[in-house]
Amino acid sequence: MSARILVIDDEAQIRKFLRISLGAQGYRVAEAASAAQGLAAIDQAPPDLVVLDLGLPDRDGQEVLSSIRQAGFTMPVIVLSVRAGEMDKVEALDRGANDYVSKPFGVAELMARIRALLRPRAGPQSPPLTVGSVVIDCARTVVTRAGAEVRLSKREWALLRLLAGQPDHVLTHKHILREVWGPAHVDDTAYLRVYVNQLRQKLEDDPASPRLIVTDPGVGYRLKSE
Amino acid sequence: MSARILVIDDEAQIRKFLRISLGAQGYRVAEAASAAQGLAAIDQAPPDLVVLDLGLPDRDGQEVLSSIRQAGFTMPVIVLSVRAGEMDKVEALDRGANDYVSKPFGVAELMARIRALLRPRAGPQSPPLTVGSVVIDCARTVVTRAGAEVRLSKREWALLRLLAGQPDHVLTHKHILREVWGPAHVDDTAYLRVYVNQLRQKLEDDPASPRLIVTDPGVGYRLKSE
DNA sequence: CATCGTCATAAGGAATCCGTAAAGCCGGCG
DNA sequence: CGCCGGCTTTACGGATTCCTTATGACGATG
Repeated sequence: MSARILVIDDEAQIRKFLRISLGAQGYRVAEAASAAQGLAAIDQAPPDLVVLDLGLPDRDGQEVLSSIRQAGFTMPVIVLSVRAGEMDKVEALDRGANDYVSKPFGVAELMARIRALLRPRAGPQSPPLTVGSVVIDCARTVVTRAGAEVRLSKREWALLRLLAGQPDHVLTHKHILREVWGPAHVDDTAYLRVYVNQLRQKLEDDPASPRLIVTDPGVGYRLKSE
Repeated sequence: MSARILVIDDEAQIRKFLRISLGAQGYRVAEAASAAQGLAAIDQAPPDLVVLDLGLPDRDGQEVLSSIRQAGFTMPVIVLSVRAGEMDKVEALDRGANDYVSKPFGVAELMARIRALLRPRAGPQSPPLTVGSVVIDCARTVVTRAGAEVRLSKREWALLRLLAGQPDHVLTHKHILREVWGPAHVDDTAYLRVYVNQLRQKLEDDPASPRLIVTDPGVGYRLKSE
């Protein structure tokens, strides 16, 4: 699934420009015209990367950055700004930004920096995740339990891979549904219940008291790494 | 333990400059004056981060970068270069560089970018708050007490997160109620008593004499950081 | 000592959420 | 055509959570 990128900028022109440029690269783009809108968007549907303009009308961009990090979000943030002063850069980076690009910027460079940040940090081949007796190998699309291979359907695999992508992190119902079933089914929690149950039947030692895939009532599910 | 940084640059002046600047920040610095030396140093003792100048005498810096990645190393690499052209930046970033800084550069900015890259991706700005034997990890939405995970309901978590957001700070009843239950319930202090009590039962060693969540009579509650 | 207000704690019912089984639907394949 | 596996959908019992109320402890005050 392609990465979701949120652009927070009050200038409609730049938003349009980025929407087109990013869209052409296959990214899914969300937009926000103000700090409030941006924070709300992140809360409601956390993107994989944020492009944040510092010159927002309703709130200081640096504060927005801090808010994002204090809320516990860890996705990469690229700061855009007309200000090229060193102090601004240092402040933003120390507040949790992952990169700082001064306007005017070259599209190609920005795209390259986004690719760099989206590039899996773990390395070329992500090591298989082992939890108890089950081994999840995302690179080879294989799951084994106690050495024996477990057959998973397409949907089951998509769900498990998503959960395994962020071990110990809670993934909300909406987030999972959007990523696995598409934006049209963010409210069909019935799917989730059924498929989580199927995975548990196949992977858990005691499906009735899950140790692998645990549920956060009213929030979502998460895959425990130990 | 402080991070180890390898500087690959043929200009002795710049190496000295970086050695002093980085050393002053507490990093351990290794140096290499050529591509061959640099690759050997990485092979022999992989550093936590590499600062790579592109203008090396014996080999093209871009090739060096590719060599590092092809050898399977995943540590962050910051590329330094006198060339500020967009194409150079894009090429370096796409070859696996994590950042690109043009010469001449500001020390403060470079240091900030190094900090940003060395910052653990998992918890950028929110080190889990530990109080006594309980650990509050806002980033992962997990609370542990004496190592064991504590199950919290949605409301319980919302309340605890709010309190943990400003440790040692008194939050008034109204403020808490507005944030957790919404503006319509700013006077339902009964909710608060019940849920504070539930948190205490789950987190305090002796719920009857709270050391974690203390009450300011007539004002509100506050979470002690120690 | 009586009174009042604030707080801690327990307990119950209502509403919500979750797990599970089962049935219908569809497309692929022999 | 008939079988089969996977996807969707429905249904219901049970578990969890939330809200609400009741009771008693404690301290301050007069």
